[in-house]
Amino acid sequence: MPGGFDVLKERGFIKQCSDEAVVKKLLDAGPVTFYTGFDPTGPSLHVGHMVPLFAMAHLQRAGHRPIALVGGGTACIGDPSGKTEMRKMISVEEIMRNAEFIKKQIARFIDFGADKAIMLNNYDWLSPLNYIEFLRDIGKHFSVNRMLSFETYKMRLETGLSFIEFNYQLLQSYDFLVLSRQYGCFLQLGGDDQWGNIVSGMELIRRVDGKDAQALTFALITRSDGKKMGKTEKGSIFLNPDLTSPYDFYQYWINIPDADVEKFLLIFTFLPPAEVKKLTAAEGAGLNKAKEILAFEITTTVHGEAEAEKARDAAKALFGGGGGELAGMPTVKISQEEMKKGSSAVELFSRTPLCNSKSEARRLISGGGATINDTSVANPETKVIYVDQIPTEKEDNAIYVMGDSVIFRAGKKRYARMIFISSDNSSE
RNA sequence: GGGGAGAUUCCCGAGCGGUCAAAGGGGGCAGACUGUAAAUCUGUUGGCUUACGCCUUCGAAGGUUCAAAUCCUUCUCUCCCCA
Repeated sequence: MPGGFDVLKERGFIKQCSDEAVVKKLLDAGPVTFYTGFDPTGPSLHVGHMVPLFAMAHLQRAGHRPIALVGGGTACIGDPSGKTEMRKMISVEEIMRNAEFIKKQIARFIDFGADKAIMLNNYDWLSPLNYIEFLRDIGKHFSVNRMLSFETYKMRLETGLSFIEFNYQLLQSYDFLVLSRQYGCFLQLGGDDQWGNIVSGMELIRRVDGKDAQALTFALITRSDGKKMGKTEKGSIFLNPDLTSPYDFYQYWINIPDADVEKFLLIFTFLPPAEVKKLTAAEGAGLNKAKEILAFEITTTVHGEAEAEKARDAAKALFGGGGGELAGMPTVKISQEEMKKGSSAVELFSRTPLCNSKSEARRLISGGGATINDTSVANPETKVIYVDQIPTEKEDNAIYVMGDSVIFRAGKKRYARMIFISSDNSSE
């Protein structure tokens, strides 16, 4: 017996629904084909995209069939919903390349085996469209008056909305129509900013085919501290490990505000709600355990268990007082020869990913935030010298290092490892 | 097509021809406090340099001037009002 509506509701996914009773009944009655769209406007999905992905996974587990629609066609237009400015146009080639990356990421959440799910690209049916025909068949069903009344356009009416973006809603509605006809898909899921677009699709289906379709949107996930979800100083947290390392990904979740742990466990993991309750019963520092589970679970889903373990071990090694592996930390290589001569701490820090320039390195050191192997470096004049053994007479302002590698630290949380390569096998 | 406003550093936003690497806010980074939390307070926030200092940056290109983010010309783009 399928279902799934209650799961989504209980876990806090649902924001708006065209008709809760109808959708629940639909999902309870039997396998339902539903769809969610993803815009390939970037080379990777980010944290925000995981909300619909988890929702789709829950529904799939409940026995339904998800369609993951990659918007290769619509991405050429640009969705104005909820945005204040027009996004810059990107080339079709880039969109197609992005689409391929995104497909792989979606596949980590949804099982595409044996007709259990479908992956489509709307470029396939949007690109051959004939303008005149499209206007006659589809465009005539849209009222500009009504479209302008949509909340999604309000913001843009203030700052300007180009005609091309204004058309986005028509294309997305058309997608829904196509999917309803070809795949019997009458339920569309999406972020709450998609509400207007989804509802328009429902209406189009009703007008053209006289059939009922349903809409379900997810609450926009926010952080209690007001920071943008999935954003850090470095930019978005991506699912692509080349853009956001599994270690940084893991750390993002570890550092989440206390108040969000329960919410995130419900949305971004598959742990049963009862267990989530148990985990988050603790207060204060006790919540760190729950955060660790949250981070580990999500990292496992996105990057696989092996990567998650590496990230966790690295974190434990750094913050938990030893016992873990150092893998997963950014690494810089440098020859022992060079190090034996002695190098300035400023120079070395600027070579790691921790600092972008020497000025920045100098600031960091002067500010007291720099550490080499747990030795604080507060003087920008400090030299670092590689030795085979610690000399008895030490130079002033010098730090001696030995062995294979050394850990550089900026502040409390940012680490980099410098590996010393001996000159005779420095072939790399 | 006519008229008006504007383009400044990561973002917003100030900026009498020199004292402007450019106010203020946001954000970021770092320090203190902590639990790898939040809040708060403090410092810092173009690059190179030990430093005097040098270099690049105020939409683009020219010009005036000893001196331009500031003045002039042309260009590009954006927004607003009217048709």
